[in-house]
Amino acid sequence: MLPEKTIERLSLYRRIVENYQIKGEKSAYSHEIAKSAGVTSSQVRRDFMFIGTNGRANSGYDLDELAVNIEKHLLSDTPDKFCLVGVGNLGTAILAFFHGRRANLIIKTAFDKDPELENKIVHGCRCYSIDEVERAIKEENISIGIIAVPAAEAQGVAEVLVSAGIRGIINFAPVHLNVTDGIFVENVDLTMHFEKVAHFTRLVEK
Amino acid sequence: MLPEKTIERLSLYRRIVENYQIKGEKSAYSHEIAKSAGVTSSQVRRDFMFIGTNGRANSGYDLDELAVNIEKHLLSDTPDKFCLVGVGNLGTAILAFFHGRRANLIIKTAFDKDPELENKIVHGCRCYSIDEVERAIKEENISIGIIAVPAAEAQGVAEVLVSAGIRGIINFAPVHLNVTDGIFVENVDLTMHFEKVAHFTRLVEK
DNA sequence: TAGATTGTTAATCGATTAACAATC
DNA sequence: TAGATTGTTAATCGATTAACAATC
Repeated sequence: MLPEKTIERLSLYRRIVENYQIKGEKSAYSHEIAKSAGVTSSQVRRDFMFIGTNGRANSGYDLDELAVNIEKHLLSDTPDKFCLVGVGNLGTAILAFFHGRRANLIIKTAFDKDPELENKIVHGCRCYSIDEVERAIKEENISIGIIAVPAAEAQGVAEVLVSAGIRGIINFAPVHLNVTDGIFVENVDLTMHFEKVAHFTRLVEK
Repeated sequence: MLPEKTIERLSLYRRIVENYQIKGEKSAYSHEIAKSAGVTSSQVRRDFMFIGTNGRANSGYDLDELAVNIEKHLLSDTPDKFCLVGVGNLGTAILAFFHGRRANLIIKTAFDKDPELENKIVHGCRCYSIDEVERAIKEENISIGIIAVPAAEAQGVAEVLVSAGIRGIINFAPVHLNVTDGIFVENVDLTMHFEKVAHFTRLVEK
């Protein structure tokens, strides 16, 4: 099992490799990729060692081989199915952002408590009542839930998702979720990021 | 200067403290806060030590004092001014998310290359042509830029912002930005988060 | 007092980087 | 060959946690 940080970098390397390929390049040196990724070349070489890609001294790493190995470690052969809970401003933006963007990253089902939205299709995604979570997740074999509801409702939504059989959660609500072991939770706390950048920008200015 | 991780936790503690206060509590133990934050109580005590808040054995930490000290270390007295570049789906959602949410987190100015948007007000934020970045940033004393443009344009936008005098950047484009030292860059890579949760959810399922 | 919690240090843990022989 | 890059280990660095005397 690769460390979380390595997986995060693989996601970045993958896009860097794609860009080199688009430019028609066949290979790249660790220090070139390192500069694009904002990490050290030692880091890049170590990461590539982990995923089993060998370079050659003075020739660098074969981009096709890199692309294949990164995909193998990062992504699944079969698409990952996501559902979204909370079709507000943020939820809608998430749907728009991912609609058609990645073949193996599909958000096909959304839930909201607003009855107006029921059966509407938002950016390619059909909306259901929150009461249908259990049925839809089982029927459509969804493994990951996206939580984009207000903070106060997030824990309740997480519990509903988990009891419906979800195994992974992306939580956009600015609260820590208490879920049972074995559920992977990834937090994306926008307010925190904004406060963090505000804080460090002020320090830099001094 | 507090470490980045500590600042991230302060943002979370702050909301936890607010919730306790809303419930009418006057004090809280480190292990209670730790549970809400998803960290250890050692961590909480150490963080509180850093910000200079002392608790009392068997009484815990005074919430009012905590709130004051967290604010003091995390936030500024004067509001931080942000501008947004890229008023697409994601940019619009960011505006909606922060509109009126936090007193010292203000996005008042946005830029887009679409002339249709010029002078329109989106969620309380006025849109300008991208050519006006320099003028607006200096005139309105904006210190932080939010980049919500496609990956291919992000580096160029970053350079324009930096030369206009910005000191901090939140980058939503899935690329590493090369900027001069002294500019704080916070990356929020949604695709990476989605790939990461997909990856680890599959591992958990095995 | 007895029991629980705090403040703080030292130990642990894990991730990153420096270094260099091997290789091209 | 000379010079540059890779593969990999050991050293470094930094953050987290365990531990426990002091305190309430």
